[in-house]
Amino acid sequence: MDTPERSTVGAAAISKFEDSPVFNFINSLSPIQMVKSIDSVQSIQAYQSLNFASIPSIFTSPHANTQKDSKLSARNPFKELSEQETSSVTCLLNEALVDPPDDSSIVPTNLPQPLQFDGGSPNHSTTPRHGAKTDHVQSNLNLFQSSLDKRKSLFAPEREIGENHPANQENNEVVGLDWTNLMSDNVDDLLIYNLSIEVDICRAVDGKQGLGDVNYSDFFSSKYAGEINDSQKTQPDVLSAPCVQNVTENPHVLCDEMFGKEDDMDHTPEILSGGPNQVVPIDHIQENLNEASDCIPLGYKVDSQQQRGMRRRCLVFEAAGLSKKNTGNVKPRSAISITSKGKMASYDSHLNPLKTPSPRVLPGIGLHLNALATTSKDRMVTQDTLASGKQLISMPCTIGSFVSTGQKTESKSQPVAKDFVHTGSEFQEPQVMNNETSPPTVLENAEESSPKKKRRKLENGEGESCKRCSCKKSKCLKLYCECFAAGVYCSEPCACQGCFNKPIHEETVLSTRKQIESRNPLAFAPKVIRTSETGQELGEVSDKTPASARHKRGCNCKKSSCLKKYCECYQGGVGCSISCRCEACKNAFGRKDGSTPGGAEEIEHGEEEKDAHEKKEEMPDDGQQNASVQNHENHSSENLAITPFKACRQLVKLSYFSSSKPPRPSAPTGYFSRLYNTQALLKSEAMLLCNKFENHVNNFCDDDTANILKENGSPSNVMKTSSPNGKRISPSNGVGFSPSRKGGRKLILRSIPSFPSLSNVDSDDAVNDTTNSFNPSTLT
DNA sequence: GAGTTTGAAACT
DNA sequence: CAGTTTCAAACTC
Repeated sequence: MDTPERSTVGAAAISKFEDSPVFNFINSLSPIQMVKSIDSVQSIQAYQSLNFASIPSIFTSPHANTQKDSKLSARNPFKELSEQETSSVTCLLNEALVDPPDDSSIVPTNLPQPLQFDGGSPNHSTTPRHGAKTDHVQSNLNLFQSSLDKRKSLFAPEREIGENHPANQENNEVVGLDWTNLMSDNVDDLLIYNLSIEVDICRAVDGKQGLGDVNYSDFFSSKYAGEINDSQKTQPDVLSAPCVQNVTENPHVLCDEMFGKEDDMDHTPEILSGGPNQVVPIDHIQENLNEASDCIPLGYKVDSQQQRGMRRRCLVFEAAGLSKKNTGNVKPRSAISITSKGKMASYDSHLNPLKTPSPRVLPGIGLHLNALATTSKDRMVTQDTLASGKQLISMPCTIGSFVSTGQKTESKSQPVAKDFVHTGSEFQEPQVMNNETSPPTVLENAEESSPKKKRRKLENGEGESCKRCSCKKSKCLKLYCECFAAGVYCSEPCACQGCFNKPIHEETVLSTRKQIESRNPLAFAPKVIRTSETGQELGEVSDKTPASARHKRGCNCKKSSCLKKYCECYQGGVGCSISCRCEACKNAFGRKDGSTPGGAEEIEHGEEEKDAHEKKEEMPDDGQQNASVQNHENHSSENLAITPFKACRQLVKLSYFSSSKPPRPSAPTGYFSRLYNTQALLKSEAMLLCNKFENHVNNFCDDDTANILKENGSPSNVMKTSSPNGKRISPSNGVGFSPSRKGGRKLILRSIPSFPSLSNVDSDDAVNDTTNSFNPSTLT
């Protein structure tokens, strides 16, 4: 369509172009006569190409270009994209490029399209939701669609406005438009996934750290306005501005989607319409931001700006919020996260857990991830080798978490985000499931970073929760390192020295893992796997797997008599088996000679008796064994020989899982904890900035969460797992699934393809998915 | 908290 | 595969 606008836009470019010798040359070569009124598209592209090197990526989708026209004006005032900015955005752009619809028509068609995307790319947003399978999600989708329709109608005029001022578009602006368009689309996706959130967070964090221009202000709407103003003045902040816009817009969209509000329509269009005139933008933006608050559904009273920040933050903090679990504050956050994300059905699920009266309620996105990660190396390896979406997800998640924690490179985050996007809803659900299950540990972990959280942990007696490594010579690149063995990056809590198990050294870590794996395919596999069948686990299944059966390789204890943690079998809550080369085996869970009770139950009883009479060490076992007696365990936490991670154990116990404390490498716990820790770190920082908003958020979140939870149904919907605790499903391997302690600690060697059994029920779906995906790698 | 013990992991 | 060394967790004091 040749619109006047385009003609104008193209006019400048064309004029330049025509004057250029190149044009003359081309013209001479081409049999086709050039028409001055080149299609807006072509002209624009040509113009951009001349001016901007970055354009190419932008142009990948015509769609982006069109958007530029409409949105340029709005963004121009804010910023000019610097290279850094661009780079930071890269991920989004990439995603956008990938996602963008195939709009061939540039101008007219494009305009509507962007709107659609803003609405939340149906592809991304919807899928996850479906994955969630919650009524809530469906309702949201409906609302979203309605909102989209409205938006479209609104946008049409705006577009026109933007078109009217095409000439004003500057190269940078153009880029910005692309950005926004892409971003908006991408943002939805990002919002959908936790990873995406993390990425954003990371950006913010990085900015804080001085790495980037991004300011936390992005996250915090309150500061946001001020920053925008500044940004106008100073370009350095430009990035923040764009990011903010993107964020804000997206949140809006998401909110709208979620709540079906129409308000965003107004603000969004405004932003887009921003028009060539730079003047409008700031005020409009602020207004828009304020309007964004409108996005908050349910009439929650939250400052629009704050809300925006909150939304973002919520995403970021979800883990933390979850970690807080019981604390009311947490819920709101989670809710926010949900609102911000159209796709974050998983979060909804998370919220559900929050609702759950169970103490653990904390949903942790991380759980799922953790679960995946738990298989650690397998996961790591699988990621590389396996293309299964789930696997990819797991990796991305881990990466993202790590990234967020630290230096993560954007590049990493990008791939991850993409992966997630691709994986779509499938993963989300699983994540949710996992989260629900694992929440407790996750929370603890997440909290670790923040003093508050620590306090809670301490209060809960979970302080120790997940341990960190303290490697000195291994560089955390050997199985000696629990973190590494668990497939988790080392984080602050770690006391390691010369650690290479960090996102920065991702390549090294991966390569090392591969090496180790090549040497021993099961090196990263859980040492002990519980018989799956989580639901049943409780006593029923116990009989199935003799205690001795589960240990992968068998211990080689000589002096510990398999009565101490030194013994992997004992630590894993599994009886020694024939494969064990232990001497004087006295494994309470089952002796090598089989003298001990084959059934876990028996073992438990026997252990209990022993415990009464025997060493402290055994005591812990008893505690573990007696699922019912959680308290006992807590008291005897010191004794807990099996799981290094008290918190994990507690959770497990609560959940049903028996003790099977994760073997040292217990990937699940460690992994989760770390993820959360990283998130927690981010959260903690953000928290400081965001405290003022918390109240608002809380209000909002509480209601939202409550509503959402109601809608979604109890966490059970997601987790289904009978256990309120939601067993953190451990990783794909199903290690985490261990049958409840009650069930006996049936532990299965990780090496064994336990997964099949995992078909646990409730959590099953999610879990199964994850497990299935991983199986190949892990089983190998 | 420092030192010892222990057994897995790594190495040869 | 076996033996030795290295390592970090577990444990003790």
